[in-house]
Amino acid sequence: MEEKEISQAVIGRLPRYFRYLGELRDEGVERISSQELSELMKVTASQIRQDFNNFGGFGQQGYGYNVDYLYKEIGKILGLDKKHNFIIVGAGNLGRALGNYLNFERRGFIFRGIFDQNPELIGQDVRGIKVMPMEKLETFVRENDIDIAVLTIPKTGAVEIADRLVNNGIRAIWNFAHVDLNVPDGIQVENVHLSDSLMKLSYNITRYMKENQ
Amino acid sequence: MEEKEISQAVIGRLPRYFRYLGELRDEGVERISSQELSELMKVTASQIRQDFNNFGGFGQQGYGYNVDYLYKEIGKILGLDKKHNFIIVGAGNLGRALGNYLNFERRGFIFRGIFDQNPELIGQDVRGIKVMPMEKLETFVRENDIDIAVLTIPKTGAVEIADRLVNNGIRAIWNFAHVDLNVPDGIQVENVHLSDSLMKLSYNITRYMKENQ
DNA sequence: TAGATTGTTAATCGATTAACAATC
DNA sequence: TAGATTGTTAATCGATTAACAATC
Repeated sequence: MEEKEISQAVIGRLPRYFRYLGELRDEGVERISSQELSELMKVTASQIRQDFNNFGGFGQQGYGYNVDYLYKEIGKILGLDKKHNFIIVGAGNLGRALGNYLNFERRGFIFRGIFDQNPELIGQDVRGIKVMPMEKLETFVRENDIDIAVLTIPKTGAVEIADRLVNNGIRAIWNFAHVDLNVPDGIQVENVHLSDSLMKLSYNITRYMKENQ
Repeated sequence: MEEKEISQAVIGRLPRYFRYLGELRDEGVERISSQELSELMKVTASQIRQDFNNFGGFGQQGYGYNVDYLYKEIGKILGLDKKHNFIIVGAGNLGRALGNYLNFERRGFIFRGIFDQNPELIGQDVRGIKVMPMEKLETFVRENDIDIAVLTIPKTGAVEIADRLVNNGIRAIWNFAHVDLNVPDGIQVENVHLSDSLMKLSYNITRYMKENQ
């Protein structure tokens, strides 16, 4: 029952709309036009209307959009009205930092477990949850209705761990390992390649210096 | 002296090419054709050739591309042949995790300082560097030839800190704060909005479930 | 009703892919 | 020289922007 496919370009903009609308709502703003929102967000009003209309009409001619309603609708589209249990694989600095990050909870992402192979880390506490050994991974994923695995391990182990997770019913992988994962259709992967991001920054610094030397 | 502008779509792919070429090089592969690389990376050969030709011809008809040469050239394009001093503003979990991440050093990004306003964190050690108080920020940036500031503070303080950094000669901000910064032309900003990324994942899980219920 | 602003179609722009002549 | 594969032009595709009729 394929709905008309929404492009990832559009999806990628939804969280930003969601954030702006949330802030407007907190400020008590009731309604906003695509024109006003476009000035605030520095995108075209046309794009805003096109984006929203991918999901049906949220606005009203002559009025604009109701901020609170639109905020909630986008939240639903993003699936933020549902709870998602997640685990972290890799209890190094980054893994522990993500485990301690409380804002995910607010959006329905619930931290359920954290794993590492390093005996020194096992048993350590991350926000009330003890680091578990890798051997427990499969059982834990199956028995605790885990949707999302956050991979914060070195790239050498990542491909094998991803397979083990997929085989035990994970739905999605948030991949911080610096390697491309190859997963079956229907398993969602979102890559956060921090060093790639830093290299882009480096390119733009370099380019700017060249153009203005 | 404006060179013909390269689109950010192309720039965004360069780090991935760089990674694959580095791995090929480490495996001792000497030459590769756009066709072979396209199969490996799952992009079209046409795109690969177009991308590289934005920067001039790195290949040779009938031969392909020399892996080591291409790797180094892309490294240069990305500015990885130069050193960039960076500081971290915000010594929370994420800030400390990034400070401890050694791989940045390999690419020429040198960790020089870390700052926080929390008195309990000041003086703590992050990879040999003591957390400094915010008051020292301006002087430190000016006196230590700092190119890049990594912002790992809550969004409330981020805009003000960005201004202070810009006023003291920073070139680029790697922004992990969940807010859009408004900086003058010529200051590079690369956003890493982790919760946006997680929301995209959430959307894709939800969509897949709907399509296959 | 008149004014405002959406929803949506049409036009434009840019990015990707295909094709092939140039050349190693 | 013949074969391979690039560099580059042309064709296609998709995303963004503009325009305007529909409608609140």
